[in-house]
Amino acid sequence: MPELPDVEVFRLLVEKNCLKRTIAKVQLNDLSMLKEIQPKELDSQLSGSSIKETKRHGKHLFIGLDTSKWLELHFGMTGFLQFFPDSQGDTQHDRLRLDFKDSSHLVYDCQRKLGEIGLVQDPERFIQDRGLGPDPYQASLEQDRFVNLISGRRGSIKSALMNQTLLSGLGNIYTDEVLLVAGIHPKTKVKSLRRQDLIMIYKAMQQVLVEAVKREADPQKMSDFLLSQRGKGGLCPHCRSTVEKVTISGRSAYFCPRCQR
DNA sequence: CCTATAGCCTGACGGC
DNA sequence: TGCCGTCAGGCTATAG
Repeated sequence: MPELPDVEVFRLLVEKNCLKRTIAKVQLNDLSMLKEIQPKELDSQLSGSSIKETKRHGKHLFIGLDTSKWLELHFGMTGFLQFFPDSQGDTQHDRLRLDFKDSSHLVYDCQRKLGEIGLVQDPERFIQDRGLGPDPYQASLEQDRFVNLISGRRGSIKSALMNQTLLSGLGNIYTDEVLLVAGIHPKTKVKSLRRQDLIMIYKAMQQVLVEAVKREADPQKMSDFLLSQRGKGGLCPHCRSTVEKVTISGRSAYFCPRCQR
């Protein structure tokens, strides 16, 4: 689930339900997901503080506390957040649970444990240290900068778009989505693309990301997206051709052989 | 410099 | 029914 649109939806969930709530209890159920912090310290930093604001960069979510520290969450392949309005409610692989004073609670679930839980002083600094590229959501990344970042790469357009140090937030699903809208085959070498093509991709990316967030990144509301057609003889949402699959840098790329050359 | 690959972790699914 | 291989919307370290 967790690419840029999904994480943006998680951010909005926290924004809507958790602001000004005070954390009464911290329950950490899996130590292996902690990044550069000890369980005890996470507990002491979170307990008693309240949630003040949120930020997101690419696939990373930052939850700001009134102590000026930030809880940093990454979701790996299987992570998600869920909010429960009272003390009832659980998920199957809850790795972190924050109980608020009024006994509502927020659960971070991550089946495969490929995500991470951290605590950071400053999100901007974190982004720099990790070498993350700019976040492409809405107008936060200009067209020219995008073209400059991508052009000159030796590999395929799909791997360039998925490279988090170039661009932060697109993953396997949404690169496929963007390339379908742009009408570009995922294996196309970046070198063979003209400036016009990159601009097409840029525009497709803007459109896809905004639309996906609008639909809350909910597959049920995205029947006209390629993501609902992955696997077993799916059909292109645009022309109804049978979707095909290729492997690119170890990941499955789905595309429409008719719409994408 | 850059790209492509195996490995991390767990669970669901299909074939035998 | 049970076992086994494969695959899954991420990222890192390592080999080429």
